[in-house]
Amino acid sequence: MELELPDGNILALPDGATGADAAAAIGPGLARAALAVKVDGEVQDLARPLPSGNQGPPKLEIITERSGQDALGLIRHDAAHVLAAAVMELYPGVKISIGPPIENGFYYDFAFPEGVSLSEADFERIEAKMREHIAADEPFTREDVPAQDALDRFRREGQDYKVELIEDLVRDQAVPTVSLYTNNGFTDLCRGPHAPSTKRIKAFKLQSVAGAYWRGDSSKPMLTRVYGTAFFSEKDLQEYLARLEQARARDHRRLGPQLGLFTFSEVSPGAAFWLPAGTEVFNSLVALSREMGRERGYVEVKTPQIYDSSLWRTSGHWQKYRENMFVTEYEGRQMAVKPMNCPGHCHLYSLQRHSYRELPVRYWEPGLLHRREPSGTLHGLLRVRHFAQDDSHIFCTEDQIQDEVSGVLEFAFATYEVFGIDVKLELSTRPEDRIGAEELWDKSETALLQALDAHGLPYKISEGEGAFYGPKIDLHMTDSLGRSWQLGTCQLDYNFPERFELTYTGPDNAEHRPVMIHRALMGSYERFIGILLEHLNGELPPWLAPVQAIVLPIADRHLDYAGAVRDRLWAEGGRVEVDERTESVGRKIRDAELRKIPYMLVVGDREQEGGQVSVREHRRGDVGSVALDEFIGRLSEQVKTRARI
RNA sequence: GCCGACGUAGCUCAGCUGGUAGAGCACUUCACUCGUAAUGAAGGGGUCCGGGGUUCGAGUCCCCGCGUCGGCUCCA
Repeated sequence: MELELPDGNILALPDGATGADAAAAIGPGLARAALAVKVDGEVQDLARPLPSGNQGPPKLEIITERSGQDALGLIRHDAAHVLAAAVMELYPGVKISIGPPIENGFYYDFAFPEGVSLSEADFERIEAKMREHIAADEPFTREDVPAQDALDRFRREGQDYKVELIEDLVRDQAVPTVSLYTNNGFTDLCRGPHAPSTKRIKAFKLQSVAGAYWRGDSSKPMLTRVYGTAFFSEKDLQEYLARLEQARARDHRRLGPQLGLFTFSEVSPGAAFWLPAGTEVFNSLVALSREMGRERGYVEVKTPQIYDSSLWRTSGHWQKYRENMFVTEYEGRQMAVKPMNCPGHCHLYSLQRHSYRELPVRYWEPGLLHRREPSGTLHGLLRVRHFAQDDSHIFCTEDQIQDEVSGVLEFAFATYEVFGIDVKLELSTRPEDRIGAEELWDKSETALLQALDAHGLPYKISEGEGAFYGPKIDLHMTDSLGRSWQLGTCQLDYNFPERFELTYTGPDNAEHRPVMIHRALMGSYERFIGILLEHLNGELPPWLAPVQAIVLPIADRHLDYAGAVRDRLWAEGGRVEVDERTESVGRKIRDAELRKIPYMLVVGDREQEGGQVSVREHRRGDVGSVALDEFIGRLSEQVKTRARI
């Protein structure tokens, strides 16, 4: 048999040769370093025979420690097995389920016997047991057995979850055999592949325990998930842990209170208290939406917070979204606080007659919303119960859909461009629980697809993840710890116009049904600010910074001049403070740096005489003295252009 | 909502196996009047998340709530 190596050379081997044979044929060093092989893009065990290609020689790559994610995935998967082996020894009666490698490590889900629970305090003991397995250098051996044999085996052992997995494999994919991997006494149903033996795991650490529903289904039992990670060296592991630690330092939940932007209180879980500085940032973002919307034909509206249940029945929220709404009752009427602006905007549209000449109508409202989010899902500013969206609803004709969706995408990218934020696009299609006729969904999904393709942007499709009234294009971005959050959304909706019986008068003088587009770009200002803080490490550019410049007088005799500088800047629209404390300049600078204020203006005798300020930029240090007027010009230019710096 | 952990001064945290609270920073006052990341000294400040219980005695042990954190489900 022949195989093609990455350098293009052809490797000839006897038929039936294994991956290990291939590595050995290339060189003894590689044979020792080999962890697995990749054949035509598929990673497989060293011990397995190599396939002979149907058309031409298969492409072969030897996976070693240096193969990046492929290699790490192998030992992390190995580590998951070692973890399961250790837990089974330490906790008799435990049931194992699944344990895959993931982005930065691995996990394994266990069902502990009644009354037994696991906490991070138990990690030391489990890690010690894992180290024994690794030191023993246990080989991973693969066995392909008839599904029935595996079923019998796991039934006998009381491993119900494994039984269920095999039963499903047999039922859904009619597999004749399943593969089992064994290291020492531990055997697991596993697709593989694995490294040759446990010793390849050079450094590992268990990180956390968490509950996780069996098969990700909240109606199924909750298992205990243990997360961990593994690397090829202790150094890599330590570096990874240090990176995590650094990421935590830019967590918006830490930065927000530190910078005096917002804080939380038990009296209103899931709702931020915005301090003056944070309110300033918030308002700057709202102003940005307003300004950019104005340029694109959006009109601002204001709609009520609380509506009679009849409105929610019309929209379908009463049926599909009620458990997420704050409902109240007075004078015998059931009312609910709005969790979304769309019903209010539809109603507003319906209160007036519209001609096709006015369309598209683009309502915009930075509306305050309340959603009854389950307590366990709250997360700083990124998941709250009370928030404001930069929300718009566009009412247009079918002919205008394409242009409008394109316009929304353009608006979205223009918005993110201001901050230098990259987003990922995702198209979410009709969910199981939905309202509206199938052909409306067909039309909506097709329209969104066309808009995406017209832009030529890469996107991912999430089947069944759409809103209950329509499909959507979502814009995602990740936080400091790599968790993905949705920011913007663009949702096409034929249903609400139907339910609210919205119409416009066409050129034919007949009534027609408009189409509606729901869109938010920053998403919620709360979430956006959270993500932004993490993205910028709290270093807000001048146009956003709550304090753009702080004047630092050298000595008390410079207070008057410092005050004059502040007043001058203030009069020009700047947000500026004077540090009036009788502290050393070093101290004032340090405090201003910690507050991440973009500009520090040091003023002493020299500046006072020449009408100057000595400019120090955050993190860059002293950039020299300039005339106050020149500094003002520079700052206002940066504010006007919303420079990122 | 579910699983696990945690909850001590404004913030970050210490407080061993139960014996009636402590540090640093911040704050206030005084002295110093200072040239690019911490001047010094003194002082004020705590229902130890809330409610029950065990005990002669609970920040510490147990139970129940609430909140936060890490996940799961769900979501902007």
